[in-house]
Parts: sequence; structure tokens; C-alpha cells
Amino acid sequence: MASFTVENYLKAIYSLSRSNEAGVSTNALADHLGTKAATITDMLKKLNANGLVHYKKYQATTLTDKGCEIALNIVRKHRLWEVFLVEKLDFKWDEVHDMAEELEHIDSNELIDRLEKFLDNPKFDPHGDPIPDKNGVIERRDQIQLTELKVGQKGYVTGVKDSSKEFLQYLDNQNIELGNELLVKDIFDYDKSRVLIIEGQETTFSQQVCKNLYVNIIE
Amino acid sequence: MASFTVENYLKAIYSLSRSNEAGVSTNALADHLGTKAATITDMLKKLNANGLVHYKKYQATTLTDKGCEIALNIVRKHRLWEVFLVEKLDFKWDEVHDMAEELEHIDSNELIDRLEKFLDNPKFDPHGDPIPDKNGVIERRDQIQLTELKVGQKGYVTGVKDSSKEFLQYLDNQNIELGNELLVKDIFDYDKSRVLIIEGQETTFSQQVCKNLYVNIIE
DNA sequence: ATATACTTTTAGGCTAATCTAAATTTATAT
DNA sequence: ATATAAATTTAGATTAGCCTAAAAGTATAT
Repeated sequence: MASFTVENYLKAIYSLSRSNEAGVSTNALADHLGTKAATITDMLKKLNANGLVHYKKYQATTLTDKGCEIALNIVRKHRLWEVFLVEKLDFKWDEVHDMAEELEHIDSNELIDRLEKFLDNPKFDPHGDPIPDKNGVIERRDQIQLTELKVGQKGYVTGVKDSSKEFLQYLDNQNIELGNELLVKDIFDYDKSRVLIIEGQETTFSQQVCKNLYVNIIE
Repeated sequence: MASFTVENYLKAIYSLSRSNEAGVSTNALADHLGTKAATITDMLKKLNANGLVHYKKYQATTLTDKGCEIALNIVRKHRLWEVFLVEKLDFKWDEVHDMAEELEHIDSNELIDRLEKFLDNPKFDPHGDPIPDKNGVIERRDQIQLTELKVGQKGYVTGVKDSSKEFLQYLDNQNIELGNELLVKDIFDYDKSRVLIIEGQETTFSQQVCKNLYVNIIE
């Protein structure tokens, strides 16, 4: 069994690889995990020796198939537990991350498969992120950032790019939730902020906020 | 926060103290935790320094109030998660121990309080053990071992003294579960085995089995 | 093309939790 | 009462995961 720590490294590499095809840098990992670069180097050597990553001195690191499988299983567990916390225990979407960070390491696939069934086989977590199935397959969604919508186009909110407490709470304050329908009424040239009609309500969002909201276009 | 390991030590001391008022010996702990006596001595010194146990060289160890509070919280979490696994995820009572051993260390009292409510404030776990409330108060029950019932007396099953997989599976095979009513029909002098009428069915149980079943007398 | 900045690795150490082997203390049996 | 056995502690090591400081490699700007 991969240790708690190893699981976290693999998850971090997986997660950082999403935005960087070529692989992950030592510093990026150190940043993400809150450790020092020297520590990362040590661990990458070990992970490499165990066949979990492809690591070569001074080069970007990628996951092996085996490493990726473990990472996806952790992601699966994390997201299913988040659904449990929100759907069954009535936590809000900004409260569940830390608990899920612990729960994701509980070591039982039987448990997680039963949890999945108990939750009615959800496909997405409370932030709109897709839940890998037991084989690690993720349902791809053709969502785009809200900034890609042009004036006059409609969409509905499918997820958030930034799942920080701060952003999620901001959205709560604005009464935005997954599924909300919106129309881009205007885009200001000056600061790229948008005037939107969301569920009938007119609101103005900064470009930063719009970048961090995923939507599906309604044709 | 107490580490995973420290929590396990406190829980072990708590659990062994149940059967030994005076305190717990180094060897008993080593046995229970699957470590060597030398390791226990080291840790007891640390726990003592942190005000979690009363430890003096060569003497039995007991929990301080603070240590006991932590231990009871772990027991509370363990038992509530067991209820969840059995009631919501349909695990059997002999399957839940290892998972609960991990889940009990998830660090959130808010989570456990909500879980308790979600489960409808259960007072006992699937093995009949009482669940401490959020203040560490345990509802005492006047259950006795089945061996204490005399011929002709009636009772109903309230719990098990031995929660090993083997014993629980034996009970499953015999269709015994918590709440079953029984009558002691006969006790053999030779080996102290009992003939019982359980839920209308006549069965013979060895003394060992009877010792490990808790019952309440029906007057 | 090369000096400077940045990134990564190496070397050497630390802590928590564990171990083995030896020493010490306590308990037990005659 | 004392030899022997059992329990406990001490001493010294190990491993995983982390650190700092210094060395080495890579990238960048003129």
C-alpha cells in the first residue's frame, strides 16, 4: 500500500499535470505540497524506484500508468466523500475540502464502491468536477470558461475552476450555484468585466470571476 | 492534535483499563498494539510528559482526564462510523472493524456530530457497545454474560464480549443477532454447555460462546 | 557568448515511531 | 531468603519524511 504521503504526492502530480502536459517541476510540487524542493527530489527518486513516476534529474516528472491509477483512485474517493458530506450531512461546498482530504485515504475499495451506490452513482462532485469510475475512467465534459461566451450567448454553470473557500463563499453571497442559467449582456472593454443576467437577476462580475466559472453553452 | 499513533495508544489504554481497574501493564499494551515493550515504554514517557497518562516506572499506567477525553472521542467516532457502515452501506457486523479503525481518526467533531444526527442518534453500535455522547458520557447498561442466567431464566441478546470476525461469523451461522430472545433450558454439569431456546429454536452453545454473549434478563 | 538568475540536486541533520539486545527491577517458587 | 523467571527499562540503531545550506545544472538577457 502507498503511504498517506505517497498518495498525496501522486495526487499532486496528477493534479498539476492537468495544466501542464509535459510534466511537473520540482518547484511546482514543492509549492503545491507546502514542502521544500529538496524534499521533493528525495521523494521523486523513491517514487521512481517504485515505478510510480517517470523521473529524470532536472526534468519534468510524469506519472506512470501505475502511479496514475493510484492518483485517480484518490481523486475518486475525494470527490465521492465530498458528495456524501454535502448531500447527506448538509455541509456547504466551501466546507468539505479538508475533511475529504482525510477521507480520501481510507483504504477500502469495497467501501468506496458501496458509498458510490449509496449516493446514487453521482457523476460530478459538489464543485462540478467529474468523479472517476472504479476503473479510473473520467466522463469528459465540454465545458468552457465563462470568459469565452460572447455578448448575447447563453449558458449554464457547470463548475468552478477555483475551489478555494474564498471564491466559493463569494459565489454563495451572489447566490450562484451549479446549474444556474445565465446570459452575457455586456462586456466592458476597459476591464473585461461582464454584465450577466443570472436566473433573471442582473449582476456584474469581474474578469477574474468569469475565468473561474465553467459553463456549457446553450445554443 | 494527537497523532494517529498517540490516539491509538490512548484508545488501547482505555480499552484495556475496562478489564483492569488498577491500570495497564507495558506488556499488555505491547500485545494489544502489536509492538515491542521497549516501544511502549518510550511512548508512555512521551504521553506522560504531555499530560495524557499517569506513568511511573515499573507501575501500571492509567489515563489522565485529558487522555481519557481523547480516548472516548475516538471510541465515539469508531462506533458511529460502524453504525454508518452497517446501517447505510449494508456491511455486516463482522466486516466493519478495520474500516472503522481508520475512519475513527478523521479529525472533525463537526463531521461526527452531523453523522450522529444523520444516523438518528444511535445509542449502541452494531455489536451492542454503547456510543459515548459528544461530552464523553456513556449510557450504562446492566447487561450480564449469558453464563449468569440460571436454568429457566429468560433474556434477550444485547451485545457481544468478543467482537472478533470469527465469533461474529459463528453467530451469523447460528442466526443469532442482537435483540433475540432466549431461554436457558438446561446447563450440562460436565462442560457447562447450555441448551437454549432462541427465537423458538433449540440450540446448544458451549460455555465459551455463552461467556461472550451479553444479555438482559427478562423478569 | 557569457554573466546572472533561477531551479534542482546533494550532503548532512532532525524527529517520530519503531526495533534488538542488554541491563535492571519486580515477582515467584521453593 | 534467595535463586530464578518474568516484566520493564535503557541504549543504540533504523526508516520515512522532512529541513537547511551549499553545490551543480539550466535558462535568460543583453
